[in-house]
Amino acid sequence: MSRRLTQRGKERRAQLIDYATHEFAETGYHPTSVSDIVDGLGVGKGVFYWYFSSKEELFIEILRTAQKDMRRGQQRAITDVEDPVKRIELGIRAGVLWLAENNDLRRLFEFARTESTFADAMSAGQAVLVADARVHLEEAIRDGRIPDQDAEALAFAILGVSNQLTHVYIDGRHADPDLVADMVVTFCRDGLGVSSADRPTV
Amino acid sequence: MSRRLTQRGKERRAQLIDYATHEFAETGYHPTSVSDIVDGLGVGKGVFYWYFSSKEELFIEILRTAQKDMRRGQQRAITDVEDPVKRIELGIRAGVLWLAENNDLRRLFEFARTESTFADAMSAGQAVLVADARVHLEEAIRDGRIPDQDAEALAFAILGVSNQLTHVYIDGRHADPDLVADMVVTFCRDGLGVSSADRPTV
DNA sequence: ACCCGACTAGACCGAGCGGTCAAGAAAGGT
DNA sequence: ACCTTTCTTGACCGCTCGGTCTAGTCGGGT
Repeated sequence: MSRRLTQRGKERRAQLIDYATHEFAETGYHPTSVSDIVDGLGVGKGVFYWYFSSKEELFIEILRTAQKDMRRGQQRAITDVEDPVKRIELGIRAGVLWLAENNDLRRLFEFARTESTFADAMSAGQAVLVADARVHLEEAIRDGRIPDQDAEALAFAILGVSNQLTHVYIDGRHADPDLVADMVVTFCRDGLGVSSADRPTV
Repeated sequence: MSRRLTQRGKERRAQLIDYATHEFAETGYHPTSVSDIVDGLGVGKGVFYWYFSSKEELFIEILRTAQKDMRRGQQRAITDVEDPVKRIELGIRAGVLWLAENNDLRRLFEFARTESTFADAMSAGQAVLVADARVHLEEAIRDGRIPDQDAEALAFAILGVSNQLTHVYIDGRHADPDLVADMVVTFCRDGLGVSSADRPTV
């Protein structure tokens, strides 16, 4: 759905996106009906279908914009940083902070991964993030700063830790995002930090 | 819903649970209707409501049984193992292997976390897993085998890595579960393994 | 002043939902 | 043989859903 929009139109569209994002995050995508959205905004149903061809299209639009925005935040955080290890750390921090500030969107990401209709759009966006991280991880490996490992797997693992700790500590317990970012960075850097004598165990 | 069930009844109930689990995982909880389930099994709708008082009750039943089963698998894997670090490793492996073998249930877990109706049941079950892991982590910390850190946060981080790598590599790419378990264990043990000279960075 | 495209209201639609129920078939106990 | 309880059928109910459509309002350009 793409129309020529006046200023008023753009605002209405943004209003719908914002309100729907919040309702989807709060109540769930399926349990939130189009009527809930338009009623909550005090507008007629026609308004919704003027701006979006379907509820599904709106949701995908939300996901795509969010993914772009998150990536932009991460890229901005690491530009002009020479050290690849530092770039990785800053990227993690920027990611966690973005998730903290956009908790509604974090929840929608989580849901979108679980339904085949949206899983493709999600994993495509996630692949971009992982590809970004991979570059810096591989540079760090080349420089001998971190051991030679599958960079893509590392990137996914980092993503997993970021999502999980953000979910539990920020969404669930309202912890300070900077502290959570510290936790994520520390775990991703050292893991459990098993003392070297134990390493050959596996 | 709790009834006196004959053998035949228990089998029917199990059949409903199995089929529903698969359909929920494949299509999603909301998009799968009760009619889909009973039609797929070739039985009347009354059968469903004989065994379950609602679609929601069935789903919660599925979640709870799955959580218990996963925990049982982990506990079995670590009994009689003295070394806490080894217990942690074996617990991680057992967890990943369980997730690999019960991919449908893994997907349902993921979904259940995203909807408030099920989030409580989910985080309760997850808390048990985390509490289990915590014990061994704290023992390892007391023994000086791993550095002094927030054991609960470590447990959540491990969970995050397990879920994410299982999702991507086993559900997404059909990788060998044992290899994925190796990846998870390695990352949780060493993280990125940043060379010690870089550590004071944070 | 007028026009035309952007926008809005809300009644309306068919479909499908979760859930109910009356009637009856099977199975088990005695 | 007979009764009781477990189990099954499928038509049915009220309701809400996503989506359509018509009639109209608004507002910037000329």
